[in-house]
Amino acid sequence: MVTMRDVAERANVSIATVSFVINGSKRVAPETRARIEAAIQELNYRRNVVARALASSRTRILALLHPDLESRPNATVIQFVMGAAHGARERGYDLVLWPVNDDEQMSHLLAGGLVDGVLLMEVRISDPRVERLLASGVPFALIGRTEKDDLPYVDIDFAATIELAVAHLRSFGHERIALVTQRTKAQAGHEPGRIMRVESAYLDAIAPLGAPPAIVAVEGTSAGGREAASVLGADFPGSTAVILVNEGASAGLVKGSRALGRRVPEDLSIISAATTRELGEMIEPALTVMAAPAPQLGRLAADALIDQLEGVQDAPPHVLIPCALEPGQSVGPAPVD
Amino acid sequence: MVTMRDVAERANVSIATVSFVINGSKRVAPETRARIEAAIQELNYRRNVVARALASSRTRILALLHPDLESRPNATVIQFVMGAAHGARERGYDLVLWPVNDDEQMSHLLAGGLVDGVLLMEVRISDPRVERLLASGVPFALIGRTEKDDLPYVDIDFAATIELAVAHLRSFGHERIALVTQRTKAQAGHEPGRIMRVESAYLDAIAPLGAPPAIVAVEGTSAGGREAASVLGADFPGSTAVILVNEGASAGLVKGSRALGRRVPEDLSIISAATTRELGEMIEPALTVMAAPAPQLGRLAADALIDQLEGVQDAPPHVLIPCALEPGQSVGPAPVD
DNA sequence: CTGAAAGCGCTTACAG
DNA sequence: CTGAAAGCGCTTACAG
Repeated sequence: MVTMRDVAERANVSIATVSFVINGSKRVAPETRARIEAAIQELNYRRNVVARALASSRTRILALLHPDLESRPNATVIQFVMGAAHGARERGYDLVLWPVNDDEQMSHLLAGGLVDGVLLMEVRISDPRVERLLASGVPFALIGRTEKDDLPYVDIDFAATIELAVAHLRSFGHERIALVTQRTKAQAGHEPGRIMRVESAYLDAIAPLGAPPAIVAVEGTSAGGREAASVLGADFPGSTAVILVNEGASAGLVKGSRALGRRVPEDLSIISAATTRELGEMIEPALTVMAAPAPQLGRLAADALIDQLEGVQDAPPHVLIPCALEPGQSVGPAPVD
Repeated sequence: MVTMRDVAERANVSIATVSFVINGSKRVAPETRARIEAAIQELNYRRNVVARALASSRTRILALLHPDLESRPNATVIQFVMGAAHGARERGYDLVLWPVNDDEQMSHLLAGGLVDGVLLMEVRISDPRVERLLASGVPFALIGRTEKDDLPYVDIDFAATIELAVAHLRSFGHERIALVTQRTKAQAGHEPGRIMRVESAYLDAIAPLGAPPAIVAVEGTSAGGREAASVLGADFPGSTAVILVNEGASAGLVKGSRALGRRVPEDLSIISAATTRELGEMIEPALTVMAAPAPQLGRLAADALIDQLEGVQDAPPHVLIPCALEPGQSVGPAPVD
């Protein structure tokens, strides 16, 4: 292994000077710099990042903290993760994956000094992991939001997304629009913030329509989707359109509706929000989706965290991006009865 | 920050002794050990992993090297990744994501000393990254295989998987079975090994049937799937069943077939291999799939690499697991004409 | 069984 | 503009 000492000897300088040119941290005479750069080239030297981390007490490693994602068929998740990994890489950081659930394990990890900062996914309205993070002093950024708005976050702009979805459906004449979200096993107050935000955005957006709200929460699976279809048929038969914010249930909702004799989109229009175009295309008929800006959000989350680490920014960054409408074949004119 | 020195002082021992009890690396008198453990508790001490890494020249970080996965709607990929992250975590290692394409960047990373070992995804038959890895001396394991069989790898057992698929279709009376794989932009000899292995397994498995082979390669998208449907109809109209090893094309193949008037499964049976049950269920009719053992393979890849790092194993581990058949509604009796 | 000390490969005040 | 030296927080022969 070639070290900084080897480079220094070959260039006839001290290791301090080598460090200065590598980091650009101090002015160095042009000839000296040239000698050092030549030596680095010739020896094919790379600085040891572990030693650098110990000496500078900065590891340039970011952790992505997430619950168990192993079993979930969630197309947007990998886009998030990869977006964050790319964003980090481009700024000279590495991203490590931390599949962590209990917070005992979490405090272990945080105190180890491995990471400079943390990205937190699947944030709950009230999230104990945020408290842990705050207590640990390790900088972090959220993908999603808690109830308090003073922490740095990036998130889907659900209000704008739902508003857009409702506007799109209204332009097709729909007035009775239902919402299908995701049921969670979390206790009250600890649900993903997403669900609460979606519901209140929905209530706001349909208020002008005068029709009563119709909200159904089911599991994020095909079975959940079928359940949603039958609950809609039984409890809200007047609804002519559905906004779905439950990626995993999308196929089941279409299949279930059809099984109950409701054609899509002739009898029931569907918009699937916060998902991917590719997933929508798999379904028959191809769903009109609102594509989650997952790759961008992942990147921006990494950026926000790194800005914070490097003291670039002043206020905690708050980034909101709405989903983009991608018309498919699942939205049609409201049926006249 | 509380250091080992703090613990040593409080327990009235040297830091060496503290190190011994933390690592279990040397026998320590019971009373001394108790004092040290108490001090650790009281101070809530956690060993600094960076310092440990520098001193021991082992970082306990593994890297997952993969091409750009950002855009791909591949349900099995995240299962792989998370499986590997879990496997690593359980053995006290961290997994970092390295989105790397050019190998200039790669040698930079390898020489930095950040990682103890590398997991390589999307392995090509002839893969320059493998040469780089070999040259760098950093231990690694493959997810997939190159042409040479002497490197440690875990992979789907495509031979067994295809054999199983053919047997399943034969039990329904099918004798003319086509194969749909994935087209790649890679130059000859640098394709993913998977494709070559699948094709030769297919040729072996259908040989006893006497029918001529029918192989179609398309892109892993809905459009690709539709293209496969029309090529099959035009070039291989006699085929009554398809084995699909192209997750992204599955929905398109079904839709395209139906659009051409071939019902699934009445006119055409389909098995989708190396995918997930959840993805199969999204499609109408629900596909009969052969589920990729992605979570296990991810875990086993991490295990194989760690075994290697810790000198546990002797021969390079070679792990092959076939996909498991999960019957859906897309396979039926061969039509009689 | 325990400790003093060297060393891992860097960074960073501090002098000059 | 450059260097000598301390220090980051551990591990690990080596003595005793």
